[in-house]
Amino acid sequence: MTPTPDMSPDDRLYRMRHSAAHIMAEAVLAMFPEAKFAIGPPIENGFYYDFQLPRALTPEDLPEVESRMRKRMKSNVAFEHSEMSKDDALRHFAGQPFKIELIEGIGDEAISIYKQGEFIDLCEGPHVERTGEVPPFKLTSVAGAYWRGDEKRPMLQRIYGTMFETQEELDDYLARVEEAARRDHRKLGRELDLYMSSELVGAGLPTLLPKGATVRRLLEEYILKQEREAGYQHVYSPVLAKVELYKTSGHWEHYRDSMFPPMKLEHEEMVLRPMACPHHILVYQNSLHSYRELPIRIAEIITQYRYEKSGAVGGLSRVRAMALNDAHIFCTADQIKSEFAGVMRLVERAYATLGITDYSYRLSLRDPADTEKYVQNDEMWELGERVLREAMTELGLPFYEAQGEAAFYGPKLDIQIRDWLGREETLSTIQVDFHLPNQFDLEYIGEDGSKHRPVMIHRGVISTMERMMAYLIELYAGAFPTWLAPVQAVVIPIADRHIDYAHEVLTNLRAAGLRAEIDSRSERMNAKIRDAQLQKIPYMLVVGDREAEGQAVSVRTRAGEDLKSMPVFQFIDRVQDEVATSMEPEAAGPDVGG
RNA sequence: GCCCGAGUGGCGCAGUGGUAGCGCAACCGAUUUGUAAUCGGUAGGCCAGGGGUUCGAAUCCCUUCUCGGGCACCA
Repeated sequence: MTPTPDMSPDDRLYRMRHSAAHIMAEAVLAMFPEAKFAIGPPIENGFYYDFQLPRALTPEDLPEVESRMRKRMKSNVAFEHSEMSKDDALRHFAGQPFKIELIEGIGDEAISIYKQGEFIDLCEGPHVERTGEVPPFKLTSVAGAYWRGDEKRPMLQRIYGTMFETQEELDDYLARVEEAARRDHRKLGRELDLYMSSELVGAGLPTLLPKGATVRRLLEEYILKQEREAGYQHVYSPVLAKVELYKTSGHWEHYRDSMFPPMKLEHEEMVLRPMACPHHILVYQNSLHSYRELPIRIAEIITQYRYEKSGAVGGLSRVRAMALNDAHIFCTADQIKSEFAGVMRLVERAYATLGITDYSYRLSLRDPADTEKYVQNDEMWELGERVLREAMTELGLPFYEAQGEAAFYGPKLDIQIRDWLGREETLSTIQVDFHLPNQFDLEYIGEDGSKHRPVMIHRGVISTMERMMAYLIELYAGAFPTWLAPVQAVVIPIADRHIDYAHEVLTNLRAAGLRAEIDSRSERMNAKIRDAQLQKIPYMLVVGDREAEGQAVSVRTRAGEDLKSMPVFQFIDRVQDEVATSMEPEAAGPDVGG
């Protein structure tokens, strides 16, 4: 959660949420006189406050905090703003080490404080006039959070609350939270038999079941075709390599902690690859290249292994074994922008096909102060950032910048999506890299007959198959569009005497390439329809005496629509048309040229 | 990794010191049905794993693993 960038302190809602945080602090102080206070800002959808308390808070504590807050609001006391000198402030907040640290971080100017009733807090404000002006709210959770966001500093206890101007908005938000839970890919993954996990395999290592595997294969087939058309060449490289490979690339130095530890063999050490860039570099180096061959685009669905921290893994969106739709473009400096545009076209088209419409572009830059995380070469960084900025500007695409989000070897353009609760995640990424070509002494023979260094573009369009699947499951609430649905149609014989005909239909559907199943259980048709609905199968084909007679099927969609009876071949045509149409969508989103 | 919470048949849950239960799913049988749940029966659990306290532990304590919410991390 980040402080709301889209809300300024002038906003009434900002002031109300901020005021609620103060009232919460006052309530917590009443419950724990020894409480130490950190900070309590307004955030998207609500507010929080961080405390250090003599005991751990549990969810059972929230009702009491909440009722004390309501009491304070009822008393409707004023928020009074005043200032005190730094010395007075240090004296007043003695015993509040976090406040003291904050005060010491402020210059020598007067310290701004706010007072409601007897409770005084260090604060720049602004607040609402009186505690009674604070609208409907609800405390949602207790959590741990590091002081100043630094894992080396103490962990504090945080209480989150949500607040909106009206009860209706609050209810809407809470309904949205519930909807998010219904769409949760972990829940749907189980209900729709998409994937499983096992304690015996381990955390972050899901197994795709047949239906999930079908979705993944369809995504792979789709993107591989798009890449072939865009001039990519596909390779297969191994998941294991000697540690030396990653020492050469620099990954060992910068990302060893995120790699599974090496396997010691007799005379060497092998590691599971955390990414495939070095392998693709070796492919490039396998032969000598002329400038005439560039750009060379090496692509692969690579399985890679990252030792994600135990607290980070979950479902399909953050895993330790992942299949990345990866590619590395080796090109001349002059070709960077046109290659960048080509990748953007690929991304825009893929998103249109996948139905992803809510995304934004983030230019991810290094944090120049962090000399550990990023390779040191100012010139290289500036060049990379300039190229990306210019490329985006020339394409006319809006973007925002984020410091400290770059790859260790270069800046990147990330495509950010939001989940149902507005939490941001990176799907696609395009990275300009001047570093790895140096590490491996990459070269091509230029027009002048001498050696030149190519530039690398790293890019992922579908992202990892796992993360994309997690996102799509939630986007569609499990009801995949027909082209992606693991089962596109289920044939439902009404009585046992229709089973033979149902099999005949099934055979025809499968021969036409449709993914179809039959439900020949001794259940009533109603029950079979219900189960197909719950499995979110796009089409239900009811067959009884009437259909068997006329080589037909009665088509029901999962939307509940009755398409009436039609010949089997007509249904097949219909589905094939639908699939073809969704695979070639009208270009959506910004026009990126070409 | 850190803080908090949680792990009970495939799934959803009840059981808080005294013989492990319910619903759905599964399986078997009956039923043969026209657009969101037919009826009956059967089977299935070392209560996540290990250790401890106790006459006795699903229940209390320790520990490991896994899951959830946050934080930190995310090439």
